[in-house]
Amino acid sequence: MIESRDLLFRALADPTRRALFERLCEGGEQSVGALTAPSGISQPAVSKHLAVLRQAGLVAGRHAGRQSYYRAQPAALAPLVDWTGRMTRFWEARFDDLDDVLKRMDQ
Amino acid sequence: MIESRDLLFRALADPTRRALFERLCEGGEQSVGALTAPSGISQPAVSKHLAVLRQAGLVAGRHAGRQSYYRAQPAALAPLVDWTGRMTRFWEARFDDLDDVLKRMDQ
DNA sequence: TTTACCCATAACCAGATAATTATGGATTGG
DNA sequence: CCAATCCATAATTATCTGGTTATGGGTAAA
Repeated sequence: MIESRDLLFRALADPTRRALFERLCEGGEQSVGALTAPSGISQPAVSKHLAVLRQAGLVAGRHAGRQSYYRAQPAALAPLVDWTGRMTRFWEARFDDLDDVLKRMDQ
Repeated sequence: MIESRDLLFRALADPTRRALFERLCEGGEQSVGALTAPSGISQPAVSKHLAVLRQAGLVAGRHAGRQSYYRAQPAALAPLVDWTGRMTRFWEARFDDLDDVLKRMDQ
């Protein structure tokens, strides 16, 4: 549970992995070869990054003959959105508290 | 520019740093000592994490006598929210494209 | 002033990480 | 069947990272 959120944050920490995820979000399903070509790194490196993204739930893979196709799963971003929302809400709640204090001081 | 987003993602990749940020969001401004006590790690480690968070813009520091107080700056999360939104929008756009294709096939 | 305290930085170390090359399994094409 | 292609995994390596202890500067307290 807390573990999966950690996987998510960690997976997105690497710029190369984010670039792969962005490509898949923007360009749809693509083969490992298609992802490797413009990446500037070796094919094994791409495969490893995809494995990390898959473990975090951010991508899903599919085999077709001798190629593997990967597609983005942006729904996996939900925990991240939740977390940022919660942090912001804490923040706003503190402002509300401050408002309360100020209002009480007015009286 | 693109650098700052990387700082942000990387800063949030570590669970200890996220915990510090959460504490500051939830509990408001706190001294290094107050943050160290329940953290389970040494004071220098906390100081270094706070430096990373500060470089990412996620916290701000203030000196008062011999103590340093830090507070959260959740507004720094904005680029992250933007990014997740963009990724999700790409995704939805692709669904729209698929809808178009299906509608054309119906005709 | 002298002592104690708070914090940041330095120096160092162990484990994680991201890259490479080498290899092999599975599949397609000739 | 044979050769070529695609991809994942293994092995290796250099670098990054997160932790520690040691230290010192600055402030408060005695």
